[in-house]
Amino acid sequence: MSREYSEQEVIRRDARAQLDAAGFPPYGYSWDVTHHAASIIDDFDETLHQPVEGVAKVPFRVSVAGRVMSMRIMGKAAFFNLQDQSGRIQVYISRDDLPEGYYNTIFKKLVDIGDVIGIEGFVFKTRVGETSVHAQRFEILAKALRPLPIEKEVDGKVFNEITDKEYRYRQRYVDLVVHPEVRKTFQQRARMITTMRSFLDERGYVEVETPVLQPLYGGAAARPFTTRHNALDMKLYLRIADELYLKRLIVGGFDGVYEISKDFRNEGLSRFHNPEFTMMELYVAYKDYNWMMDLVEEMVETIATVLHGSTDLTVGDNTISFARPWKRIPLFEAIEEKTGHDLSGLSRDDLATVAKKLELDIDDTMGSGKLIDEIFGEFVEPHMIQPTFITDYPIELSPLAKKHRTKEGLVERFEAICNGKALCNAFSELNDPDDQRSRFEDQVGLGMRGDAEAMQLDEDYLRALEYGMPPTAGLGIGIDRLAMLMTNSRSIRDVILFPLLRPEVEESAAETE
RNA sequence: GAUCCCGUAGCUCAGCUGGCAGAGCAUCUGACUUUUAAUCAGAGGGUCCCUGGUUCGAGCCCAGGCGGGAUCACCA
Repeated sequence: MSREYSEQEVIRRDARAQLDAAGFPPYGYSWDVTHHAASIIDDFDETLHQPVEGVAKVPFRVSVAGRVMSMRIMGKAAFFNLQDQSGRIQVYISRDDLPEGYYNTIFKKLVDIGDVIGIEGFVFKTRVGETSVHAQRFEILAKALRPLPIEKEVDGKVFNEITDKEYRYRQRYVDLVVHPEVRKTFQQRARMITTMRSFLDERGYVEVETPVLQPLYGGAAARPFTTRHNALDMKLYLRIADELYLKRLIVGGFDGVYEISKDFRNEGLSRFHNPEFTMMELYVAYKDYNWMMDLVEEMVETIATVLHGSTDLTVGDNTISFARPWKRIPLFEAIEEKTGHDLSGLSRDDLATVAKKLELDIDDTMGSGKLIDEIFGEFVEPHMIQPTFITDYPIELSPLAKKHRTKEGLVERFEAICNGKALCNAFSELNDPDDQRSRFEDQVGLGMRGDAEAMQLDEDYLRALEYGMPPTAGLGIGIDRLAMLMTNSRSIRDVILFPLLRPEVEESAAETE
């Protein structure tokens, strides 16, 4: 289906045709890049490289490639800015340094802002002192047929900046070209994951891959996506967590395994939720949740230091210190601190009374675990800015966690809360298969009563536990949430390159509806 | 899902009480060999999100719809 081109697109398509006609390829095959913008600026030494009357003591010859970001044509010479992955460098190009016709008929007429070009020349400093490349040869590597919304910055004021969030998320390629800080966010995200991976590898934990397509889903309270395998004529779920497969590997004799992968939960979208998100899960044999708290602290502190050279980060309006040790406080104590109510040992009805007193919206279907969770989520979690371990959760909320060794009705579980949001979830793993079976049965009961997020009973997982799983500490950490903290991003969509959006409506399709 | 806000040129936005559709950047033509928001002179560019209504007349008022954003609520 053909589309009507805008005026600027018509002009650019015509320019491409003229390049073809002139035997000047609009799409090159390769370009030998010797330097990047940032390194040229760093390495330029005026005493050696600056030409005097056209001759430098040591010529600084470079070959660069990138996108044309601005253009200042002044008759027989021109300046433009070239952007590559490292930054921007100014290029000077003049008629007399190029073969006959290249400047006037090719460069001046047929090269546009947005084109990807290769430049070969030598480095010099202009009268006003800007390090620049004096071009002696150029090729067009990719002609841009659409105009780029490139912004201009003057005295800190920005013109033409793309502010339409939808545009930025849908056409992330454009967002990345025009917003260098977006590229930086994703470079930092990559570095964060690399740091985490080496942190875990150094300790001897093995990175593994477990199924995304699962006949049964489990390991978290969430609604799954469903799909179908044709040849086996079999209903499959996209995983909501890696947990149950990873613990099977602990049974199998791995002492430490981890996986960094996408999980999928069929839930609403928000500033903190994307239906597919990245999770790191780690399981270490012979350890418990106290040990795991030490590891989380050390890992996150390491990441902050590697990324920012400091354990203290600015996140929104707050300065957050990831320096060890983090505060550790049992769930009930944290609630009592904020609300004045000690919930320990309260019956379901007493909890409901407290919740009503605190003016929470509750209903009769909520069990005691859910009520405690509501009170915590409303009065405690949003106010915890500095990283804090909340420990010892009610057993109803944690069907895969081991009973607390001393506290009745609780499990050995913790969450790290930071900037008002849970960052990770961890526990001493339940390894008694009979206890696990009865917890699964409770979940199935919840599911029959209409809880769409209840877990399924996984017989094969129970079979694995029956062979004996060593005591194990388990951890799940939301990579996107951590990336938001580490890059000071307000929305999860700012740390996911291509967040899920409603399908784009075609202009023509919209008309026929 | 609920509430609030938004939709005008390629981009950012203005458009009064309802009275000829505007600016900057970008684009095009011309001048200009160290500019940097280059400068100077000129030009073109619009389904004002869609549908309907009120009106002599709608970008503006009304109704419905579509799309987006922000806030709120649950799992990370």
